[in-house]
This record gives sequence, structure tokens and C-alpha cells, in this order.
Amino acid sequence: MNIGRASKESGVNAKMIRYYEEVGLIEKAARSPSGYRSYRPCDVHTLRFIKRARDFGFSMEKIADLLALWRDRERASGDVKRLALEHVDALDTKIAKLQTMANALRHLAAHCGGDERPDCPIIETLAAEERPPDRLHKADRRERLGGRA
Amino acid sequence: MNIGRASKESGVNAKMIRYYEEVGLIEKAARSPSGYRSYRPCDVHTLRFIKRARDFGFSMEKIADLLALWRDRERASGDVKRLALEHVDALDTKIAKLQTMANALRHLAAHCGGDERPDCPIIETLAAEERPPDRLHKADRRERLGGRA
DNA sequence: CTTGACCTTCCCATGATAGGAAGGCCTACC
DNA sequence: GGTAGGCCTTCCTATCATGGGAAGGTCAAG
Repeated sequence: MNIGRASKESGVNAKMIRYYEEVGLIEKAARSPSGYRSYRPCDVHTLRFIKRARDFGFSMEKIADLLALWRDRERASGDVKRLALEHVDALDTKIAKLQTMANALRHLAAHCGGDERPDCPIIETLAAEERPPDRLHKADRRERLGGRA
Repeated sequence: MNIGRASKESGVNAKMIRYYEEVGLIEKAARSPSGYRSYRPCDVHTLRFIKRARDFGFSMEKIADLLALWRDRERASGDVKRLALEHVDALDTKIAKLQTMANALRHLAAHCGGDERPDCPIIETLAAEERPPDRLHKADRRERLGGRA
């Protein structure tokens, strides 16, 4: 089948199929005499695997590992589980970061009048004079600027 | 002061300062006779504002809006609040997606032996023959993992 | 005058996805 | 046979924010 059909059946955009081939995530497709890529059902199966893995948020690099495990009938389920749990960890880390942002912002917004007046703790926090992200990277906290504070 | 100093004082990487200038997020810096960019304390202040906004996860586009509001003494705090809450919504949406992924994966991993045997519900879910997972929201499709072949 | 830290511009890469242009191929229909 | 139009091809561009690195100019201290 042509790439369009494979795309429909797998749910993977044709552009992405070509890209996956280009970067080596999938084998180079066979070509018809006229140069069209040709796919077998098992290729579509692989593409669906990739699509599901992407839906789980796996990077293409991890997906390459998952594909290898999938194809390895001697695989240890422990290896799959490890990959999966590492990914869960990464997701949790990202979630925590986003929640920190969202909660901080929600807190500030809760204290913002949200009316016609200009006073706003959100803007004021962003514009605060103090040294800011020192917390994020342990910079030298020496000279505070200005005695106010 | 030179860009390196401004970078240290603001916490914004020098490369990023140049980039912000290039895309118009900040004004073009004044130049010394030899072509070095020159920054005033108020420029550093702006950079810190940007850094904090980035730490909150705002896109550069939104930051441009926030900067405009910051500079507008006649601003309505309601405008700031709206921006902030829109962003909170976006964050929450992203969080929800990630949590869906993480939870689904955790669930699968919980049912994976994680031993030397190859059988693994994680791989089997990814490789399922059925029509694409359409969405893994609504994730709870009963486990029909055992009977497939 | 040399050294080394700093600055400049320019190019490239990331990750995954997508849009579009220019041109070839295929098929259905008249 | 001719043509419309849908599919395919490659190639280029862009996203978003970040950063690496090269080649070369500038500056201050020794």
C-alpha cells in the first residue's frame, strides 16, 4: 500500500512516516517502480506501535528501544518495565514543575484585584527588585543592591 | 555594563539576551565605540522580569504582553490577571495530559512482572492489533491482554 | 607585547511536527 | 488520446527557546 493508506491505517501522518524513515526509526520502505513507498500490513503495525508510544509521551529515542524490545522475543519484561518507569519518573518531574508554576501563579492571581486599577501582585512579583533566581542556580549572593531590603 | 555582566546580574544567558534583542522582545542595546552592547541597570531589571516570566512558563509572546502591561502605568490589573489565568489554564491542560500518560503507564507497569520473562502488558498494549488507541484518555479499556495472539 | 578574558557575528543543532513549492505518477472519465 | 485532480516524490522553511562552536575583534593586566 502507498504511504497515504499506511498513514490512514496507522494514524501516523505521512510526513511523519517519511521522517521516521529518514532518522532510522523505521526501515526504509520498499519502492514501487515509480518511486512510491510501499508498505505491508506489518509496517502499519509498527507505525501503530510508534503512534501509541508517542501518545504515551515517549521520545523517539526511547521508542527505538521499545521497538527493539518488542522485536526481541527473548526480552526480559523487567527491561520494558524499567524503561516505562523511567519515563513515568520523567513525566512526574515535568508535572511537578508545571504544577509549581501553576500554583504560584494561581496564588498571585488570587491576590490580584483584577479590576481597573493598575496595582497587581503578579506584575509586581515579576518586576521585583530583589535578586531573583539565585535559588535556581546557587549564584553568589554577595552584594545586595541597594540598602532596601 | 557589558553583556556578560548584565547576564550575571539578570540571570539571563548572554546568548539569550542577544536573541531577545534580535526578535524584538527587548530594545536594541546601545553600543560602545568598539561595538560592544552596553546595558543600564534598568535593562537588567527588564531582563530579570523576563527571566521570572520564563520561570513561570510564559511564552515569549506572552512575555511581550506582560512587558507592555508592566510599562503601562494605566494598566488594568484585570488584564494582567486574565493573561495569568489563561496561562494557568494552559498549564493545567498540559498537566492533565501528562498525568493521563503517567497514570496509564503506571497502571500497565503495575501489571508487568518486571522479571526475566518476555510477557509484558506494556509492550502488548503498544503492539495491540486493534484500531489505534484513538485516545488514551478514557484509558480504561478492560484488559483483554491475555487472549490475544 | 603577550595573554587571556571578553565581545562580535554567523552557522548549526536540538525534537517532533507541519506547511508549501515544484514536479512526477496514476486513474478515472470523456 | 487527453485531461483533471489526487496522490506521490524531494527539498526548503518554520516552529520555540536554547545553546555549542568557529573565526575574529577588543580590552585590561602583567
